[in-house]
Amino acid sequence: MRHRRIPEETVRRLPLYLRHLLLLKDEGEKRISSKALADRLHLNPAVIRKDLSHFGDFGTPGVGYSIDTLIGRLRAILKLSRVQKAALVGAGKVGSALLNYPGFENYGFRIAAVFDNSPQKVGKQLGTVTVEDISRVHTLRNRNIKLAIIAVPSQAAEQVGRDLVKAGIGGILNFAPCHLDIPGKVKVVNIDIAMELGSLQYYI
Amino acid sequence: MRHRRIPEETVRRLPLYLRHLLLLKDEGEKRISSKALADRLHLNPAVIRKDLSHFGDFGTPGVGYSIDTLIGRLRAILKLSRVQKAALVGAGKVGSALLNYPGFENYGFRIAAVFDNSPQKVGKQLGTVTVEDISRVHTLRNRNIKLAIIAVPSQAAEQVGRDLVKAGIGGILNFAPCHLDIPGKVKVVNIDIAMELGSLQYYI
DNA sequence: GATTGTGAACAGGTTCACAGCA
DNA sequence: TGCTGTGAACCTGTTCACAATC
Repeated sequence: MRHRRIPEETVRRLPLYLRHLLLLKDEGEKRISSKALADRLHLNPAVIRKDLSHFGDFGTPGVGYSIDTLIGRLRAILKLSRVQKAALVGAGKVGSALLNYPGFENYGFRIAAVFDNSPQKVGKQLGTVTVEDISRVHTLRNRNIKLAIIAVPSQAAEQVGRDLVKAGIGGILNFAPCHLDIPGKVKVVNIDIAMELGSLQYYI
Repeated sequence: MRHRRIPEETVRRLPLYLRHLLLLKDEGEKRISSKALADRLHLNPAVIRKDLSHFGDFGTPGVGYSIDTLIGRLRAILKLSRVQKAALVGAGKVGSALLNYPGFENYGFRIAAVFDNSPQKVGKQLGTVTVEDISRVHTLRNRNIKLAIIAVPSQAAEQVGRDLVKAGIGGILNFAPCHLDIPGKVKVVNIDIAMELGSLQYYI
């Protein structure tokens, strides 16, 4: 199964597995079967087995998976073995909230740079980082930052996206409610909260 | 096409269409074809035609769709014709950020109630609403609030979910990184930011 | 006996392609 | 002619079911 292209949905689930395995490890567990893990995550056991088998034969028939081994493998696959730096563009309401969001640390991320275009914000200290002018986005290339979070208004998002690509960014988490027409093979994940709430209404 | 079950993905796209049509209306446009709209949203035109045709024949062959008519229809379908009230559970970092998030207003939402379990927060004024103790979630039933946003830690989320269902909530937007085992036909949408960033790493 | 890894069947959503209408 | 609405073909990911393995 190793040689085939990995389905996107599989990759999306890997952090979910990792998070839960760390929980199990804390509880003192050593092994888990796909069935037991699936029950906890409310998934089909075959999904988990298939997902993992894309990256190698990690399990033991009749026994299950070693939690320690699996954590190590997933960390390696997701490149989370050590802290990764990320850049935040936009220090407004959404951006500030993200700066304080504890979820990033749990996944080994650290927001190591913040950019904004407002003179009132540039130079300000936000936690451990200083807000830089947005024109300095290009410096990311030499700072070994490959991941960016866009938290600017829609009108600005497209341009910011292009600047980030020019700066050699490899992945973008986009909170602006618009499509980014990104050239090349940069991975973009969109999170559009208002859109989700909008569709939620329909079901009520 | 009217009588069939509506695909989830179709419902998710409706707010996207609405947002863009409002933009077009602002620009003074009167009509748009599925092709033109698809180009702007980076979708396939057939997706748009099929999505809309689930709710009626809104278009005119050879001409396209009337923007005003379509906006009206989408607003009605998504029940956005007037401001809807939503409850926020959890007034921590994520919760406070959401309170300030402008996206909600644009979709006709207003956070009309905030709950927290911390005595330090209960009674505090946040914007226009006062934080209430989480034990008062059951009052939502009599306050005509059908939509809730969960922004509490994972350990608490499951219980909050159950309480919301008991209070007659119809839809939940869940920011806690865990599955909610919700009984009945309550619609749950999960947003797990850390998980998205985790998977993003993989592609870099 | 228990559980993995995986081909085969299935499900849901997307794209194609075109008949039919303005 | 231009564009909609929609069946048919296609694609992607899920579930089933079972041989292989511990």
